[in-house]
Amino acid sequence: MPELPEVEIIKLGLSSKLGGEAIKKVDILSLKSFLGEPNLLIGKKVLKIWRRAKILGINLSENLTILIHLKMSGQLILVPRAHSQRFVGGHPTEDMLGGLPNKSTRVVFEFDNDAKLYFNDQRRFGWIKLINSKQITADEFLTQLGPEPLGKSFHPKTLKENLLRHKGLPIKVALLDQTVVAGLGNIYASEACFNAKLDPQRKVDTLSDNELKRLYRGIRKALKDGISHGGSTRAHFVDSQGQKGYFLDYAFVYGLDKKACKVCKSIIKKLQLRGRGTYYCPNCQK
DNA sequence: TGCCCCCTGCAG
DNA sequence: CTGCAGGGGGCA
Repeated sequence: MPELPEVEIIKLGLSSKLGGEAIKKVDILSLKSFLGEPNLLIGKKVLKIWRRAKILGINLSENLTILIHLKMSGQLILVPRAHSQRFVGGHPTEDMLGGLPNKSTRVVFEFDNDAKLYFNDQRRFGWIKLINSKQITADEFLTQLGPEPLGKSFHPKTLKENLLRHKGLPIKVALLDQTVVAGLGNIYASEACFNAKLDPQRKVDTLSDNELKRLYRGIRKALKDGISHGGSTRAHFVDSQGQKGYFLDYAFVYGLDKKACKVCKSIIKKLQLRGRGTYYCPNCQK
């Protein structure tokens, strides 16, 4: 599911509600979804919630950190106590927040204020990992990540250097390598190429400096637009309150094959690049 | 670097 | 039934 914008949306939603709360209980409904000793979490307070690429981090008291990767179908939904109370005795068929927990619920965190955080993950690709906060710098995946595209260490020059480690690869494929840029996924990689007016099949080493600058701007625009529309909901994504995101209503190419390009009216094409669906406008993107 | 795999469900 | 889905790890 989630790429950078979706995880950012979740981070913002959880940050405003979980700060200072202590964990009272952890229920693990799917063993492979939780790595670590859950009992260590009891009584620990939420200090800070952060995001790096598509990873969500929750810093707790006593040097504990929870790392969460939602992969393709993960959700993190926070249900405040007041909410569940309001519907006590209400209609049991009511689908408020999907009737949690549901068939996809893998882990449930309960807090001192009786709020519950549900980790749902239909495909079970996602995971929650408990580590010592000091070991974050030793986490292989985190340390190898490329620059945050919305951060200040990301420049056309760094994009160029990182892309050129993949000579001969199509740009859209290279953009999915998290060591090149951190946080792009299949939706925003296609959208970034459209924004840059670049054919996703173009080899990274054929880009001029001007085209690289367009790609740099195109990446940032796609991600910012994603965040401002609450993320992309294809099938699974919901924010921390269970609400969908509407970026795909504003997308230029993703999921729009055989439709008319919003800019030039040409027909959007779909092809497979490294087995991933890739959408582009053959007229706008060269 | 490319392919298969993890898993579940839905659309065609 | 087959193919496909916001990701990425392991293997040759």
